[in-house]
Amino acid sequence: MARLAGRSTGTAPRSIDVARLAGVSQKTVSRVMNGEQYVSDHVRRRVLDAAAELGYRRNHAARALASGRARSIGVVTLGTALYGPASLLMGVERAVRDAGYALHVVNTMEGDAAGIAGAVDSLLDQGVDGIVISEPIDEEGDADLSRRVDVPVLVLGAPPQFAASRVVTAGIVSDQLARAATEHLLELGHTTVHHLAGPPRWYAARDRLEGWRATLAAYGRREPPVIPGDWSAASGYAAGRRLASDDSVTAVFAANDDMAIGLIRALLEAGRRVPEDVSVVGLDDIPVAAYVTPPLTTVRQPFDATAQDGLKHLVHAIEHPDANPIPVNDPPVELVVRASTAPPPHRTTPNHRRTSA
Amino acid sequence: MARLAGRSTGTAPRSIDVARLAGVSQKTVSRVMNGEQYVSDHVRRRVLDAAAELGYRRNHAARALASGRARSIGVVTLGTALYGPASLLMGVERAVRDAGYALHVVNTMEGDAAGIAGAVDSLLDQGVDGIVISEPIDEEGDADLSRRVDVPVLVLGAPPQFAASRVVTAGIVSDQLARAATEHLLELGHTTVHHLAGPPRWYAARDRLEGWRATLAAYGRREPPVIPGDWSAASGYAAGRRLASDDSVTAVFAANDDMAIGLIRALLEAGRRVPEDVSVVGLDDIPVAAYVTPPLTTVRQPFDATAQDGLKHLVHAIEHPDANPIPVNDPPVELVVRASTAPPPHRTTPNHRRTSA
DNA sequence: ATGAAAGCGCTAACAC
DNA sequence: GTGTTAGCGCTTTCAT
Repeated sequence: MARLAGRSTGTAPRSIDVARLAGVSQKTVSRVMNGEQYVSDHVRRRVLDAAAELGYRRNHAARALASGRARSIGVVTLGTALYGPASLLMGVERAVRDAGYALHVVNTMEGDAAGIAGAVDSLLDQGVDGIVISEPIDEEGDADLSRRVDVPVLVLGAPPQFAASRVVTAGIVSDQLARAATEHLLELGHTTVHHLAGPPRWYAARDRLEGWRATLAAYGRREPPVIPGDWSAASGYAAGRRLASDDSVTAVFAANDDMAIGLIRALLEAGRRVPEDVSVVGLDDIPVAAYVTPPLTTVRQPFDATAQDGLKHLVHAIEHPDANPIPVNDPPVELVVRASTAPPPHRTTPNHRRTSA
Repeated sequence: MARLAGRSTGTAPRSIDVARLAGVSQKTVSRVMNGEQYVSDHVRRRVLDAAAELGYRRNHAARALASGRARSIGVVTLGTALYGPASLLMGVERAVRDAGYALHVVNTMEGDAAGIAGAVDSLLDQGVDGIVISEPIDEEGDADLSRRVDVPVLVLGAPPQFAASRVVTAGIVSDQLARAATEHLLELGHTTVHHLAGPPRWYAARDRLEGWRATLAAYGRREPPVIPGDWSAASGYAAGRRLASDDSVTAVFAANDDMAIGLIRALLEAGRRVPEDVSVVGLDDIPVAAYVTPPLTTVRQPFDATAQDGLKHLVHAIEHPDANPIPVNDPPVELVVRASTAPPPHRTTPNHRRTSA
């Protein structure tokens, strides 16, 4: 409504005002503002000076309308401050800006009726040129996503089968993450590894579960029952209380650090030592992971690299609608070994520190 | 570029296409899409059906251009996944959407040359109707912010003196947060409270420092030297190592939970018990706070309420440019008492558990 | 309660 | 290199 005055009136300067002041045509101003060639340095300077003097700022809406491109990308995130999603969002923002686009953000709350489809819809209403879906969860309506979306979509954190028509890429490394964690525990000498999983509706949780399962299979180990969790430390704690009485549990891979911390707390309260009796590895490397007791062994995810790489592909798909998608390469995963993991207790005479459950 | 076909062509349906199909004028379609009155239910239905059949979706750019309002709000955040800023962002997103606006996000990295001013500028280029600055830090160029910004600005986390011309509100409660923490410790019987502060460039850090200082003064207690930190658990740990040898330290208020956890870790490693020897209170109530050892006493900030309330004011300022700002009321602060705080050790015979530093 | 005409401020062709 | 002419798809008046 109220805009900065070109001079003293209540209305914003337009390119034609700049043109008049610089003594050129409006189109020339447009050329200069867009950094096009075929403008003499001399004219360019005059235009820039005039623009600065007037406090000119080009009108985004008019640009978008005339060009048919909004130069913006929308991202759908979960409405949580969870470390993983939040970190990914920050990475996406940076990558989007580096690519010269603006970023629109829409949250989906878990249990939101509209869900991801609704979020995508509102982004489409805003006229974004591309969409990033970060850490998606299962929703009704996923299937018809591809039918309704006419812009490229980047899905971060979903397995390839989510991909549809213009859904171009999915750059995530969750199965590697789980493998790194599980292998670490196995190499330490544990006969098997329990898994404290995330909510099954999350692709990230399922990926981790599958990675754990595959690793166990590759080592020829028996697969213990999956322990359900919901990412929260509270769910890790609840799991820990149940597990504490089971002496056969010597190693647990928790699908994120919060659950790992809750788990450890319950174990400790029950008199089980970590890592002497039970080893625990988390996933994320949240800021406090190195400072809890005991410092947490965990797997770090390259959020920035994932976001950047994925966005490169999305922008490519936006700007070259007919080109084939370029392959995505998984960024490296990093195992951070700290003090919550160790070899299993008395390997030769298992199971008699206390009467087994 | 490529848009969903109205039918089978490569171009999106426009309101006039809907109008033709419904047998009404284009203006009537506009009325229906905007939920205006003075449209008979009968016509409304026909238009809605036609729009649905065509897959019509109104063009945001054209709307913004014609109306002069983009119906979007921009938010400037720090490029971190820190719990506080991330939570605030989520709250802002929800509030923005509830108000019927779209959300543009721009990060400022700490040490970013352009800084907040640059971020605000890019938001202005995008034509936002209002701006939210979340958890600002000191920057060069703050002063001229008001001179350059022609839309209302909501500053979350800054003291009133940041306010300038169209900077309408600042809804934050940091000094209350600090008071709640400090008072709790004092009421427990500690003669004074040390403060592990955040980086002084952050308004939030300074607010907490001032709140702590004021509370100490109100109780007539001596103010120990401020312990510098940078929000990170690592800085808390470093502080803890230095403090561990000083028996006069019996209570510490850390400006956030991460630092509190690092601090506790260092204290524990040095053989100081928490809370028996030293009480620690954090701030934020991060998800793992209840599950670290010992469970952390902390102060919870009402991010959602703060964001909602602030946004209400911002939207008001956007939609009623000439109205006076309505006063902001601070949302309630919540002290969460857990196991990291207790009365000081042997109150009657102070300072001889170990030789003082 | 509905319609016609006139832009919003820019980019896109195409001239010169 | 630079200018001219048309729109982009809506919202606004203002009629009716």
